[in-house]
Amino acid sequence: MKRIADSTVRRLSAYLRFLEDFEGRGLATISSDELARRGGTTSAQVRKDLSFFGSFGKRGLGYSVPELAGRLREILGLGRQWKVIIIGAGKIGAALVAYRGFRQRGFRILAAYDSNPDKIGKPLEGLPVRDILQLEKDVQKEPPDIAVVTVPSESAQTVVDRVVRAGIKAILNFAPTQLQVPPDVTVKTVNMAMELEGLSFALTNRD
Amino acid sequence: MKRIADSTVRRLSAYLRFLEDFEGRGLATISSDELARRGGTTSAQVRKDLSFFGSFGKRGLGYSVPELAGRLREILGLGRQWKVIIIGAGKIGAALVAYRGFRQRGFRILAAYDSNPDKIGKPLEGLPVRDILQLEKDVQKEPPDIAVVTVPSESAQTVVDRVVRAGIKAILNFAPTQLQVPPDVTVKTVNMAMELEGLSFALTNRD
DNA sequence: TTTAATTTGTGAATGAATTCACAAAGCCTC
DNA sequence: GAGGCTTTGTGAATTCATTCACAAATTAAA
Repeated sequence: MKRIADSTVRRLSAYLRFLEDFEGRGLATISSDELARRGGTTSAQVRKDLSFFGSFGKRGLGYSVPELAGRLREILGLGRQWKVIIIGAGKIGAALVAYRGFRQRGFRILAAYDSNPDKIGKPLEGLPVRDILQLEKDVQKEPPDIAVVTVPSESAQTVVDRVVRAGIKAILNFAPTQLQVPPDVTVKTVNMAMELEGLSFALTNRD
Repeated sequence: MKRIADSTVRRLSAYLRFLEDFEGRGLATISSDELARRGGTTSAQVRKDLSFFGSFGKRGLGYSVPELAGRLREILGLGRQWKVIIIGAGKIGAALVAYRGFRQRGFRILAAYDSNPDKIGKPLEGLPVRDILQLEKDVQKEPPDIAVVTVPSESAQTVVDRVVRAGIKAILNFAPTQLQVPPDVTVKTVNMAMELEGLSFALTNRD
């Protein structure tokens, strides 16, 4: 399959969100133009994005809301459940465990891990917190698909090396660090410092 | 000034992070090649990125670490202090308040706001939590530069309208929603659902 | 002082993503 | 069922971003 750009996948994700909204309101069809207006893009962009995967619309009419939503879920791999572990039982970890969006979209959090003896054993928002030393054994018993890394920058690379060695192929990283991983492992980084500096730049360099 | 791409600004932010690391280790100069290796990019990219703002290097030698760090701070607008408010005193808000990176980079959090009477008045990680109804008056007294929005999706647009009306020009949004704002307001969105779906897509569509 | 070795800064070339523009296809009304 | 109105799907054109490639500067060594 032709390589799909990251930006395209992000937009598909946004389209799905709007479609779910429309689904909830019982609307039957939607045009690329309407979808574009909601997503801050153009109708041509919407149609091009979808065209990489097939043609799902009806000319003159638009797209069936439930059908397109279903197709997007399929494309994005949301038809199944993904198993997630969280490494780092701090404040960010706690916020993530409490975040409803995870479960809603089929991401099931199995456990949190930490190296701090004060944290191990004390549930985080109801989720068991285990010793990071236990990781490999647990992974063998019930392999997670995704590891969310919420440890401080200094330990991020070490933790990631360990996660990769255990065979996990997808990482969501909250440490403001560039991580080194083998090419078959996918990393997405959420970098708050970078977003803030982006705002700082925008505020500083306005016309 | 020529428009600078978002991707460029994000890389500048990354370069600054590496430079600070080098600064801490007392290194005097660095080449574009070294900077590129750290940032997972190419030396030509590094030089092109910097060239939008001037020429800071010495041929044959590289860049002075402290000088380039200073220039980047200047470019990114980090020479000053930015005032930040947080709207939504939930788990994400709490994680942000506790996050050291904010203060380290000159972002001072003034207060948090919420509409829930159970939360108003009870400090969040030491930060005062005020009634959202008080927002306009507070903004007049001490105008914040940036509003961080951590309320649920349903209320995000309403809250943002209010923030915009109060005159704030930069928003960091944690709600998984596309926000409508006037063109002079900059929004950066951190969308965890989108990142997770990106990972789901990557796991689903591998060779 | 010359020569060899680095490394920047930047036009030119390439590659990637977005937008244009229009034929093809479906609906609706008369 | 003809004509008008919509809206898709998609090559072609365009715009934007990255990479190439090399002259110009600088250092270090001989």
